[in-house]
Amino acid sequence: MKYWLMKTEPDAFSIDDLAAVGREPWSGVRNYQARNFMKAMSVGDGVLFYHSNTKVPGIVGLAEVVSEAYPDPTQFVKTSDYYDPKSTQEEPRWALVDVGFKRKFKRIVSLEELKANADRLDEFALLRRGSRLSVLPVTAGQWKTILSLE
DNA sequence: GCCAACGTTGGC
DNA sequence: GCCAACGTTGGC
Repeated sequence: MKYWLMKTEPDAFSIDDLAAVGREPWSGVRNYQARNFMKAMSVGDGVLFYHSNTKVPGIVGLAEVVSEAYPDPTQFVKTSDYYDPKSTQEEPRWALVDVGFKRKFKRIVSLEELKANADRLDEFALLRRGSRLSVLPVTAGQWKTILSLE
């Protein structure tokens, strides 16, 4: 079992939205590194659910990977914000996985708090300077440490 | 293949 | 709303 962190802007799609729908295709990722991480995911992998671009950014709950990677259908939709004219059905460029709700944290584990515990989270990709990746790997040790902060 | 221009991300 | 950091685009 592997672990990941996935970012979302709560104004667009929050942990409460995920709780409401139960499961969601993680469409719209248009970064090759993030896409490659999703392709490396397996059903059952753990996901730290992160709220970005909000008053208190941080990890707000747990989700899980509930599908293998498959082509992101929005890349073919001309009217979609995520349409990619260079992508074809035969050779899709973008992939996604379905993400399932696990649980919402009783309280947010804020970015500030994560930074304060950086020494226990060595080389955490989220804390790397200028990190903008929306999907990134988490080690078993980092996962454990973060759960202990909840 | 270089790199300037531009667009996006995301904390603050 | 600002802006640093970074990715992508496209002219050459």
